[in-house]
Amino acid sequence: MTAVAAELLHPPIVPWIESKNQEIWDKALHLGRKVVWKNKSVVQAPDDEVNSIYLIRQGVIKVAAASSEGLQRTLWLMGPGSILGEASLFSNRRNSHHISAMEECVAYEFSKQVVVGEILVRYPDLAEALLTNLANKSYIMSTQVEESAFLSVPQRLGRFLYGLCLARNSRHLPLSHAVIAELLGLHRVTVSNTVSALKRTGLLEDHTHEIVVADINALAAFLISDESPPVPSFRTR
DNA sequence: GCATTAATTCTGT
DNA sequence: ACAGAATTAATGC
Repeated sequence: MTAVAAELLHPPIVPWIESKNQEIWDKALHLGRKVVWKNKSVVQAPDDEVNSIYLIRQGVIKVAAASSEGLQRTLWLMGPGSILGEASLFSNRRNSHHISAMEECVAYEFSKQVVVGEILVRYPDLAEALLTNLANKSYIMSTQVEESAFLSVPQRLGRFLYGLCLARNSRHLPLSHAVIAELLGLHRVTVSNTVSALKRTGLLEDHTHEIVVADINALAAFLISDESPPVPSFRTR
C-alpha cells in the first residue's frame, strides 16, 4: 500500500521554519519585550543593525533576499516558535535581508545581553532551540540549492507540499501560487500549471485559494516513484 | 453593525 | 498579458 511510501521518504526540508513546542520559551518571556508587527509591515530592512533576537509567537514573516533593483527571492518563511536575528547577532553582521510580516504578528524581543548573559547560561534547552533554528536555516538553504539543481518542478513542488503537510499536520495549505513561486524560485505561472497538473492526477484536490493534498501517502508515493512528471505537456524553459 | 461598492489580489490560459 | 473570480478594504446608512 501507499503507507509504505511514507516510510521510505524522509521528511523533506521545507523553507518554512516553525516549532511545535514554543512553550519552552514561556519561562524566559519576562526577559524579553513583546512586540507586534502589523500585516505587511517591514520588520527589518537590509543594513539594519541587529542587537537582539526575536521569538515569533504568532503570525508568519517572510525573509527575502532583495536586489537593488527591487527583485525579491524569498529565502524562507517563519512561523510561531521560530527565531529571527540570531544569525546576524552571533556573526556580528548587519542584517542583509528584507524581512516583512505576512500577517499580524506577535513576537518577543531579547537583547543580545539577555541572550548571552541569561538565556545561553541558564536555559540549556533554549540554547538548543537557538541552535536548532540556526541549523534549520542552514539546511533550508543547502536543500534549495540541491533541489533546484537536481529535481524537476513537479518533484520540487511535491516535496514542498508534502513536507509542509508533515510539518503542519494538515492537508490544507493556505498559500497562493505567487508565494510558493517566490519560495521555490519558480515563475508564478509555472506553479499554477504544475498545481493544475497535480490536480489532474488526483494528488491535489480541486480548490481555489488553498491547496489541499488529497492523500498524503499518495503524494509520498509519487515523490519516490522517480518517474517522469505526470504531465510533461509543459516545460520550464 | 450591516450591506454595497470600490480596490486589490489570485487563478488559469 | 489578460479576463474573470475571489478577497479585502472602504464607504454609506
